[in-house]
Amino acid sequence: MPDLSHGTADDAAAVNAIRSSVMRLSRRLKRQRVDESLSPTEMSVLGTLALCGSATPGELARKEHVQPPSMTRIVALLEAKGLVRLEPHPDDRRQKVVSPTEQAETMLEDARRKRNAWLASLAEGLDEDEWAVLRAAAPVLEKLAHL
Amino acid sequence: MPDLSHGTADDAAAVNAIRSSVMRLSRRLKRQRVDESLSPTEMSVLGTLALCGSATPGELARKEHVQPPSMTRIVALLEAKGLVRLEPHPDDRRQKVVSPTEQAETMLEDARRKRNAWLASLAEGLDEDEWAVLRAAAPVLEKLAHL
DNA sequence: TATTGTTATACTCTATAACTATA
DNA sequence: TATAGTTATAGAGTATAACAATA
Repeated sequence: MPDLSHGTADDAAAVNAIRSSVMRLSRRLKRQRVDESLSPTEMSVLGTLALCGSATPGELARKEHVQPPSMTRIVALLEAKGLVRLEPHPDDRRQKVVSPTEQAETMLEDARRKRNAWLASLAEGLDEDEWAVLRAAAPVLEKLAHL
Repeated sequence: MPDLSHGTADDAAAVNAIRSSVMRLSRRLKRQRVDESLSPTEMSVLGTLALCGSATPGELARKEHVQPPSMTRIVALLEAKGLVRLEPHPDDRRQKVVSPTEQAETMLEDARRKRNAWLASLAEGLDEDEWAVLRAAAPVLEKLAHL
């Protein structure tokens, strides 16, 4: 009886809800910045670099689903803030290598604390079961965003 | 042993993943428009109107987490596209009532079909269990976006 | 000739501040 | 005096197109 294939009415409703929720949340996230001087994409790039260690601008652009010129600007802003270091690529002189600075580590740690505060304020509106669902969905959303 | 209160390391990691996924997905959603001439917020407003039947610009602004002047512009664009009708408020001559047209209904139906196609293409990268998690999370995300 | 990254430019979306009309 | 909506303006973030350097 339960139709588990994709493309059911349930799936369509879920996609609809996810799309509109993502847009609304993204608008609020843009304003509720953990660091007033850092845009969400800049934060996301730092998060990516914290995981990868380092990457080229082109790799970052692909990972963040942003066009190369946009990443050029983002990397330049991060460098100006002392959060990122640019070095020449060892094998290819066209490319560059972007790495996070220690200041970025510190900042990310601080950002995590502030996010927890934001989380706590939102948590008042969700019960335990709902949070359990969200915790389980977080990695899937992450995978979806990377597909 | 399991700490079920908010503010645990698990919660922080989940919030982190949700935040960055939401931002990445929102960027992609902005481009992968179901209707080329409609922004994500315009789509969201039409979805809201389809549920509520009608609303004032102020109500819509609050629901979409957008400032009143932004909603003025959005409503004007939707009206220009014939997707929304504006009428005077019966009790208060300062307010207006925004309602969706039949054309909006048709458009939303068409949009749903296109979203299903996008869903199907993404579905190839997720397994059944992951989709089940997302389906369960969709209403919670929706609630979160409205808090 | 193809690819990486940059520069120059324009566009979309949203916000803030100031204003009008009504309550 | 307070509220709903609008107008005018500015800003943030991203894209596209054209270009430079290197492969």
